Amino acid sequence: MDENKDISLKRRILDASQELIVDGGYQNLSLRKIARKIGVSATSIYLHFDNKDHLIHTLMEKSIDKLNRQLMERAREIENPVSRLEALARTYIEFALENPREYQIIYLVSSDAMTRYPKEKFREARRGYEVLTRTIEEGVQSGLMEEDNPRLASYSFWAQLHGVMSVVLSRRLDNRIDRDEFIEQSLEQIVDGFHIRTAAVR
Amino acid sequence: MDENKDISLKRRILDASQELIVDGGYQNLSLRKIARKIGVSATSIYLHFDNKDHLIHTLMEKSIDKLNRQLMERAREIENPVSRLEALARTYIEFALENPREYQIIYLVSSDAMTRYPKEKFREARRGYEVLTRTIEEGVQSGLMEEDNPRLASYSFWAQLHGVMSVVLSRRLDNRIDRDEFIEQSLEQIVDGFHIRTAAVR
DNA sequence: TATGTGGGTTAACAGTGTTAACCTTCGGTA
DNA sequence: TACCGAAGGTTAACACTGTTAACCCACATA
Repeated sequence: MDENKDISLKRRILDASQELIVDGGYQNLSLRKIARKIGVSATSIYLHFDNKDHLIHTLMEKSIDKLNRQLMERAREIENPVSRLEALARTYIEFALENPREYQIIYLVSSDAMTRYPKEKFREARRGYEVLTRTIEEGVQSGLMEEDNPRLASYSFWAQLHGVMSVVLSRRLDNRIDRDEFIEQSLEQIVDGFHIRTAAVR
Repeated sequence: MDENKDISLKRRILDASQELIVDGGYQNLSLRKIARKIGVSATSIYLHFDNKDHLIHTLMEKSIDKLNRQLMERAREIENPVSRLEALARTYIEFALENPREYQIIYLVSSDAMTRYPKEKFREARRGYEVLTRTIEEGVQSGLMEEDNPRLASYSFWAQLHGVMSVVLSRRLDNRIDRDEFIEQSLEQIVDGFHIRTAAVR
């Protein structure tokens, strides 16, 4: 009883928001639409979230968690740091392609909205970076890579990857260019930018 | 006479919008604010633009033009394709740092808004890419670079660069990382991803 | 003199985020 | 048993948004 109603409104709000975004995009999200979808008044959302920003941030967090989980899972499967690096990149790419709207939430939300994103929450978000950083560190230790600032390198790696996927998802690509080829070539280029010692790994 | 008034409302609308965006961001732009700023009714904007999207697109175009002009100018100054490639990247970076809000307009506008951006307008926007593509083509011809699809390579190059700058501008960077160092390292990495033959150019 | 047209206006509509005030149902204590 | 307070919700309202319809006025042309 308590259960059925306490699929706590909060959860229902989040689920409804997620759905609205998945098939309508960030633009299409309004408090009243969310409320209507779950049969409740718009103002009740304020019982669980300070404001719309707060709701969005929670949504971001959820999507980031999802991505991070996939990354961590994949990372665990692969021993060799070099191949793990590439596998992580591919996981990232797949996530973006399979959940474009969620990816958009994580990244393409306008930077003005981002400024308001509370700093402490970034810590959680960073766990994905840490998987990558650790991979690079291992790569350096085992003499397979050559980077003197793994953390910086991993941020740079993500950023480049993000640029590629953001161009793909926002359909800015020249139509004479094949999407998959573009992704593949970019990935190769990004990986090549890394200072990997043994050429014959893969 | 005709002149003074025909600092055509259209121009005045664009200028006002630009200003509002420069010191307030995309979020802060509303038709009524624009109208108020130039002492005219909100609806008169519709005499010169189909709708807000159209206005935004025109703004995008202007900023893209500005960036492209800077790129083309810089390109003309440098002979060696390899150093020209790097110079173009630096010009791009400088533009983003010096005009963050304009850069945002060009790139960070939500991809939903982008979908509505008319395809034909992309042609103009591509001129920047073409400068880069030509540079790479020359690099290949003169045997300094090794790329079998210069156009694809140039899109990839831009995308990676964009990722880096978008991370910087949206303040997603870990605060243990120095911004300039990040940019520098990323640039180096991106350039290294290119198949440049002579190591001792620079 | 009439006419229509370019450049502008006001009023209104439907939708937005957000706040204030109110209501209802329930558990715990006097 | 009576009362109180709080949790969880509601309705009404405010100020704002993009957009449309209807109107208005000055001017050039037939």
